[in-house]
Amino acid sequence: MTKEQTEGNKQERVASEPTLRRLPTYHHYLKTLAERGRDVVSCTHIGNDLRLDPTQVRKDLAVTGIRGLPKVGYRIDQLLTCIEEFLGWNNTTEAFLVGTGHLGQALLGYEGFKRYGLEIVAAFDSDETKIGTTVAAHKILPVEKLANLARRMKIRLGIIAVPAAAAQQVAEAMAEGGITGIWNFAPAALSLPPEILVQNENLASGLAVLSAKIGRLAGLDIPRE
Amino acid sequence: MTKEQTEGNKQERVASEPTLRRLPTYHHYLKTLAERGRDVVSCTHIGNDLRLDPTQVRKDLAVTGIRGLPKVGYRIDQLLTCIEEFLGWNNTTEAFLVGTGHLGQALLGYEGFKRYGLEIVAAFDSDETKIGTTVAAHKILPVEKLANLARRMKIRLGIIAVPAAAAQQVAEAMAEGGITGIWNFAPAALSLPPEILVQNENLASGLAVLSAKIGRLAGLDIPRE
DNA sequence: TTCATATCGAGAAACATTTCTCGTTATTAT
DNA sequence: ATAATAACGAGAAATGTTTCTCGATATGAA
Repeated sequence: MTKEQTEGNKQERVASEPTLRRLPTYHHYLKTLAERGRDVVSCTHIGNDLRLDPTQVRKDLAVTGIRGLPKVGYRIDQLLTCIEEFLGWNNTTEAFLVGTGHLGQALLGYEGFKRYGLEIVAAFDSDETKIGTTVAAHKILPVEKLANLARRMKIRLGIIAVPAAAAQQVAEAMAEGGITGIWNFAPAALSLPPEILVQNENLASGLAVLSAKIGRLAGLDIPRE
Repeated sequence: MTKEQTEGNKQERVASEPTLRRLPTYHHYLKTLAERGRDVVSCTHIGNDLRLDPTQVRKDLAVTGIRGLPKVGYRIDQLLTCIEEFLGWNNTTEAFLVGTGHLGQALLGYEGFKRYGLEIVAAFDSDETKIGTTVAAHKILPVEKLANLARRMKIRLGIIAVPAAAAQQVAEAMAEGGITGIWNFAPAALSLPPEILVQNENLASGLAVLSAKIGRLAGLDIPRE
């Protein structure tokens, strides 16, 4: 349908992935500034606090369509709104979560998601002893019902928090249910039709970066020979 | 000497952050191949399964010092060892964890860390009702004891899994205890001396990337103001 | 043995991201 | 009112990452 749409004065640009990853950091930082009663902030200031280059901050924020004032900076409330709109946090996306182990429960219990426009509306598990119990006000349903329910409820987003071995099967059930985006916390490569978007969230990735940096910097305990 | 580097036969190169983030993915993938009895694998094959460019896979793996065989590929066991050595996963790093909420418990219960060379040796909390209780075989200690204990046990790595508001205070205690690397799961910008390495793990970052991609691709439910 | 081919390794080219530079503009002080 | 200045915006330059190209080499088939 119509893709090109002049949305008034707001220039919606495409953001690179590094920029997208930084936007939530700015958002949280700006929230704390707002709570302290601050009204405006400059890129220089943000850059100082977040240890980022001021120009980079400026370019990052520019993708949201915000306009700043020379010598002053940006209005914090405006900036927050722009980031939220740009990331789609102002309108809620409903999601299904599968896997109610430690991580799944942590995700279910994370109230913060609502502020990020994400609402987990149902939780699933394959463990019979868990089905029917309640975690963080969510009744656990059998994973067999996922595909059907997703279709009926027009759910677009699925969250996978099961062990790696079970991930592929769950992903396929999600695909069958018409889910178009998957947030995958299992350390497994999902093989799915290309039209389904997969965002892998691998704890080990962050750990690898940290290990390498520590190892390089401090000589952690690199074995000789 | 024409070259100033003579570090033995294994060429330890520097890896870019994107490469570092992909290495654990390769590692897990190779593990599953090994379990299925496979012996060798080529970059082309890996690239197909992981939806990555074969050349990129080759360059990524090259940083670990592995050498492949034309027409054959790499020996999987060798490759696994190289990745593990490169990331320092073959020797254990001891870490302290602070915050035993949902996320903290998920991290404490995650057995996989041991395979990644990470061992959480103590868990801390500020909640008096939690102190003294046991989570995943870890006795919860009062956070006041962290700095002292870290110094006595020569702990270098700290994991922060507390609410954003408490993160700065915890980070400072870690710095006081001589910890040199912090894995921060709180959505907060820590202000610390520059010699302390901080790896921020922000759930919202992954969500932001996913939201943007879904929004752009499928027109999730873009508001018309 | 010799040929065809899949794959590696390394350097070049293309592309993406970050950092720099400079002209413009709103505020504050004189 | 005017000058000095802090900060924005946009384009250029520098840097980093990915993709392409090509020569070399091990394996399997003729």
